[in-house]
Amino acid sequence: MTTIQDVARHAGVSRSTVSYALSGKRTISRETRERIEAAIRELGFTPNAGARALATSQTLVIGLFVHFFQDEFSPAMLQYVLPISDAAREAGYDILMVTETDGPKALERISNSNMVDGVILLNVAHEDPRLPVMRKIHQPGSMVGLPKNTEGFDVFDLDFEESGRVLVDHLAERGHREIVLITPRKDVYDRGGAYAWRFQNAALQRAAQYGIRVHWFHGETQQPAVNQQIGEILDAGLGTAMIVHNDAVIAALPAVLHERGIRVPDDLSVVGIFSEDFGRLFNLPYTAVETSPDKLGRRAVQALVQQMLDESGSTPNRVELIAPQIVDRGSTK
Amino acid sequence: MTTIQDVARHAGVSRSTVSYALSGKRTISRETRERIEAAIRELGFTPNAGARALATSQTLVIGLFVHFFQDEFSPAMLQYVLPISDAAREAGYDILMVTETDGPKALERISNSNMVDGVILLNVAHEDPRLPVMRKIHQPGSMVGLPKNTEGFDVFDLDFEESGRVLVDHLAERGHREIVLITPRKDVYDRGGAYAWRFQNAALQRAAQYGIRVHWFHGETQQPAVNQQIGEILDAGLGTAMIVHNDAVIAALPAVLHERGIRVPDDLSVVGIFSEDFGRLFNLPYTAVETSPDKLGRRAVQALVQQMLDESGSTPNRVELIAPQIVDRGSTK
DNA sequence: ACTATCAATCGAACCGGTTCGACGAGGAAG
DNA sequence: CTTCCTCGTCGAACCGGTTCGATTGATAGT
Repeated sequence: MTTIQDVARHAGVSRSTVSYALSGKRTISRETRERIEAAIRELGFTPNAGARALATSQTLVIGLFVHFFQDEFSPAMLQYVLPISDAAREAGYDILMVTETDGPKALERISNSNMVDGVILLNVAHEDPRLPVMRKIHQPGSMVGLPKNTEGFDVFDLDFEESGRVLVDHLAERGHREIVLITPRKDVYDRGGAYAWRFQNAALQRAAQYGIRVHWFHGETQQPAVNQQIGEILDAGLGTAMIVHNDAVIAALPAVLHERGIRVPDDLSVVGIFSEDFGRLFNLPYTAVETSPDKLGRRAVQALVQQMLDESGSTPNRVELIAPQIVDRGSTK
Repeated sequence: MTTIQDVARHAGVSRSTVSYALSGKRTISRETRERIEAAIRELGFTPNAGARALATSQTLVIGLFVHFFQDEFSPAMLQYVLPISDAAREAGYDILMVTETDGPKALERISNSNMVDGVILLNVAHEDPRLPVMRKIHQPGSMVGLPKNTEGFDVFDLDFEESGRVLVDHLAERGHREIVLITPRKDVYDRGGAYAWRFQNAALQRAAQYGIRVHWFHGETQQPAVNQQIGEILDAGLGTAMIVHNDAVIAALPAVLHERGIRVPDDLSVVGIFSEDFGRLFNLPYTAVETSPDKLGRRAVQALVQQMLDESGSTPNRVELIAPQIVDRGSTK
């Protein structure tokens, strides 16, 4: 490994001069700078990250804490991770991805050992056990998913309440008076996935305002239970439209509908809530609220970077609930 | 931040004593050790990763280099990443996940700055541009995906040639004499995804031995092209069985078959090659070769860890092609 | 009683960067 | 011709760990 010392010797200057030439924090004569640059090129020097981190207390690494639940539909997660990774790199940061089951412990370990400059939490629950730890550590953080207490963090999420209302509005406008609502599994609620009941409550409330009758089910997440459940619900013939807030259910829906010869939107109107990528992956022909995981991920990174650069030490508290946008794929009438 | 110095002061010993108490590399009296442990607990000390890395030239971080191609079916990738992350943690390592488009440059940057102790490459192509860099850097590496020249690396992959043969055998045994073969897109071949033509060549050759007639197509990867292509192929009525080596096609297959009223296996036998998770995700009822991404990922980590612990400096060259296993889901007759 | 051995600890050097203060040379101002 | 800056550079200290002698006191061996 070539060190800054090697470069210095080769260019006939001191270590500090090389350092200043690199950082530009002091003026260096054109002549020496060129000599140093030549030496660097010739020797192939790259600063040692550990040494630099030690000296500057900066690692240029962001910790990304992801928690995969077995009862959750996994492919969705990657839609957040990739844009985050890309955005981070654009800002000059690398990503340390942590998937440990014991999130709080992992967070504490990584933070205390100073491996990262900042932290992004994905899939944050209403009372997320990682949040108390977040409050103790000294690195800034931002998150995707709206917790109960957002104090001190930058939080990004889809506005699930508005999403619920928008979808109900969409159906109400088209004259539907009796509908089916399929939400995430009970486990998600118990675990505190707030997006589940935020969406659901808002939808139910708005439906009540319209006087729309709602048949509400917790959707399954594993086959073959999913198909069976959908089949039963369809056979019961409850209402003229369906709102699906459940990845596994919506992904399985086309097959079940087809099997039963139910045409969309002629026999049944269907709306959902999923990302464009997700829709493309499963070839879903349903009008839906776009969940914009890429946008959320990127904004989380932006906010974090801003915090990391900010020296004022002011605790941030930006809560950004992005407005739902309906993508009309013609599955309602 | 509490440093080792703070701990030492608090326990009334020198820094080195604390260090030895922690590492156990020298004998420390029970009494002082307990005093030190108490101090650590009280002050909440965690060693600074940068400082430790500087002193020991060890980061306890593994670089995971993933390349996402837009023409590849993305959810598959996560199946590798998660097991790798888990296995790494079990061995005491964290994961720096790098998704940069310019893989070689990123690899060089991360390696030269000494941010990682070792490197895992995913989705390695036949002539992968990252390999020349891998040969220059001083960290050990292992990979998933079989390149042309494996010298100096530990390589893990499914035995795609045997997989191709096994599937053809499976159909031949059942008396099929004319079959359809759907492989990855042309781009995958051009890019050097060797698994594509390794599978295909072996399958074609084996089929020729049996005197089986094969109609071979490059499958599409984006909707709606996928469905249309499948439809056309089915309408042409070529053969009594189908071998699908294409994630997008196999995922879309149930819907298209159903639409056309083609029953499996009564009207058509279908076999594929995908992981159990993938099959569950898309609810695929097809007999298939299991691709075992979790096993491959874990073995890559194991091999890498072994290399990192090995001080002998011997260049490894383990090439492990895991034997394909057919999971019979009853889609052939 | 005298030396060899060993357990327990300390001080100093080192890893590879960054940064602060100092210093000499040259130019401008008085 | 001083005096004072500014520019360009250097040396030393520092970041927070690890590790290599060296030292001390106690124990064992003869």
